[in-house]
Amino acid sequence: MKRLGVKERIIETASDLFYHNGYNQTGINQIIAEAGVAKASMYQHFRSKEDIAVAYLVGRHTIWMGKLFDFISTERTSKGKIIRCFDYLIDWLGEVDFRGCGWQNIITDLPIDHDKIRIQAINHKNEVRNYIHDILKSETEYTIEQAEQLGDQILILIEGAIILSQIQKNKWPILAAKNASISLLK
Amino acid sequence: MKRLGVKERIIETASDLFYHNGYNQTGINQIIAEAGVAKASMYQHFRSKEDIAVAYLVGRHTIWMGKLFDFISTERTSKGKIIRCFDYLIDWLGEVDFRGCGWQNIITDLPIDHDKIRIQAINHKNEVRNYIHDILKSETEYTIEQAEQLGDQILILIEGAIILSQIQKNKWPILAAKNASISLLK
Amino acid sequence: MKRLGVKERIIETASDLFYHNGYNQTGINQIIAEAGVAKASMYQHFRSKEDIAVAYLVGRHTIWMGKLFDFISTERTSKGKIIRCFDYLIDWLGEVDFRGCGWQNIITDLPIDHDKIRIQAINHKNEVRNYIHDILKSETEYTIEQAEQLGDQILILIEGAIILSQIQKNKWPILAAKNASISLLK
Amino acid sequence: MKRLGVKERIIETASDLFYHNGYNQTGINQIIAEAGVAKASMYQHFRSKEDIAVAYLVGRHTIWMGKLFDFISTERTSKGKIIRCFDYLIDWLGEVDFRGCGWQNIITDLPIDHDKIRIQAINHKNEVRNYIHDILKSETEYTIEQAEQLGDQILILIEGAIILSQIQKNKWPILAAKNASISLLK
DNA sequence: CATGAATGAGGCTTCATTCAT
DNA sequence: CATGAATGAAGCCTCATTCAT
Repeated sequence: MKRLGVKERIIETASDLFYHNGYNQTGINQIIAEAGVAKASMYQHFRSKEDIAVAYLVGRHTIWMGKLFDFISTERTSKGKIIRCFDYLIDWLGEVDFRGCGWQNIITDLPIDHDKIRIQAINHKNEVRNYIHDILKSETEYTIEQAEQLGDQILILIEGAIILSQIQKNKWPILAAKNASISLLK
Repeated sequence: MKRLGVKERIIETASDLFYHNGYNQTGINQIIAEAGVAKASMYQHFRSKEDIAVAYLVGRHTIWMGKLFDFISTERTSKGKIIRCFDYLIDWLGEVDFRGCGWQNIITDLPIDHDKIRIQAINHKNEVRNYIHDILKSETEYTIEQAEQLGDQILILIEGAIILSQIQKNKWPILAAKNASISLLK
Repeated sequence: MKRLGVKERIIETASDLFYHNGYNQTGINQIIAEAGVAKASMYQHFRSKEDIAVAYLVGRHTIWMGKLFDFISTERTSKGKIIRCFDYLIDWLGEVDFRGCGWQNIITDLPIDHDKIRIQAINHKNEVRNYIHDILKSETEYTIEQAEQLGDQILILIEGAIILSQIQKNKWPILAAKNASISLLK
Repeated sequence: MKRLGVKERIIETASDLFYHNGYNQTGINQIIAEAGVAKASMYQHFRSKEDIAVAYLVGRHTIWMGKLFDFISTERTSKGKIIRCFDYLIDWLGEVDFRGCGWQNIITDLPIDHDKIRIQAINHKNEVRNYIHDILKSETEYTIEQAEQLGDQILILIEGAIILSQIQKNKWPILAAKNASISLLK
């Protein structure tokens, strides 16, 4: 890990800690200790802990979207892609012991003034939403309006499956959400 | 508020703060200050901050379930009751400025050893799940298995609607979830 | 020193350090170390470092005014009392190695928002001013207006003598001020 | 400002910040940021923050003395020049919102080992003292000794007027000092 | 001669909890 | 059953300075 630059080491370490232990449970001291960086070096690259979280979320967004894209690209049809999203959830969340969604997790118990983080969550969810809309819009069977309405419903199933599987530490919510999406797609 | 006993004052104050500001954002000092209680008096009634949170969640569960029950009791049919659940979400979440679910919010960024709180979340969601299952089981149209599968899907829509409306600070996810549930109920 | 209560120990220690080393040069850690107090104990009694400084200045005011009063009480006449003020300065400042005035010293290099401290300085100087005015007003030779004008001139000589003796680490400015006041009093 | 050399830009920026915000309140980072200079470039020209302060004080001395000389040169007589010094104070201190004397301000709350700065203050005050002495010595009415004694008294009135007007944020101390000097000059 | 990254030490403040009364 | 004082650990952040390039 020492091969990476300081900034990269901070982001990697913080990302790991923020996601798996939580934003409030992760202290600056722990980040710099595990990253092997001096405190002031860290503040050379990031103005505040919040800014590190923003970098974490930005990086996570790219990776997460990329993995989803790759995962569902095995399917040809729109409906197939949508349904495969839930297989992605099973795959991903199983690996992380159902730790849930990084954006959901960070915005639920946040200091009042941490708006930059909140904006990241809004943006991320909007991009996922648009991504799902786009998949369904390419299906000629649906009008644009139908595609958007259906897409919103799928998005909610995804969100619900993530949070409920996190609470229950079990994949059944994801399977139920998959079944629901199959029904909704007819 | 001075009419209430010490324990009740603590729970009321903490419940308000935990829900609206977050568990990590709420300090012991703030609770005792707003409750008008001495610190050691508080520790007489509660072994730890976590225990206060448990009392908060236990109380919230009773109130929340009661309100839901009252709200949907205007409907006669099972399907009507289920769909009216989403009207309840609109009503409730609109009032609290889309502050989300107390149990979702508290388990996402919690010290590793706070298992009593985690158990509360699991229990609450299980009771909501059973409640929905029971409503659908009373519908002769469905087999027990169908009722349970459908109920799980409804639960996930509820969870997804809550968390997404919290992120977006908007009721559209609840409306979308309502539409999805209408489709799923045929 | 252990016989004193925590709050008194903090004030005593901080007063010594603030006066002799300066407000900015004195850290919270040094105060609690020398006072033998835990950091959080200190913050039980004082909301902030600034508040400790306020307590320091309030206490210092009482002591300083008292010493001045005692010192000049050997004189009967108004003029005698005024002139003896400068003997007080020589006595006091000689003892503290010409460390200057606690209020002058603290307001010259203060964080922008430390207004409580600034107010202490203003109040202290006003009380000294009124004290000198009162002494001269009891002199029948002067009208009230004359007493006030003359008092202001004396006050300025005091202030100038303090700061200049601090810079020069020498008592000559105090002696010069004393001579000036003799001339002004006719 | 980009026309100036690096060293000049640093001194100009630091001078402004040191005087108006205070030495301790001004950080190295703020100086280089506002001067548009790299950190190590700054340390190329100045060994330490203290050295920058020395350069600031040296430059300020020349400017300050020059302005005073110009201001009082409208007067022909020694006494007239001395009294006009206080008009200078009113003019200057009114413009800087009664921010006081750069040398007084910097020596009151200084790290123990910052002797180079202390020496600057001593030197500056000595030069002002000599300047005033010289003005009064050119007055044939006084013996050399009288001129020096009177000059010291004037200097103290100046110092007291500066610091007291800084605390009170008002020009009345300067006016009182002017009146005192008029009396002392007979 | 100029640069941005890196640093150790320390800044002030708050945490949940326990203790003596 | 109630209280305020006391605590160790940790919180996030900034300081003036040095180093490798």
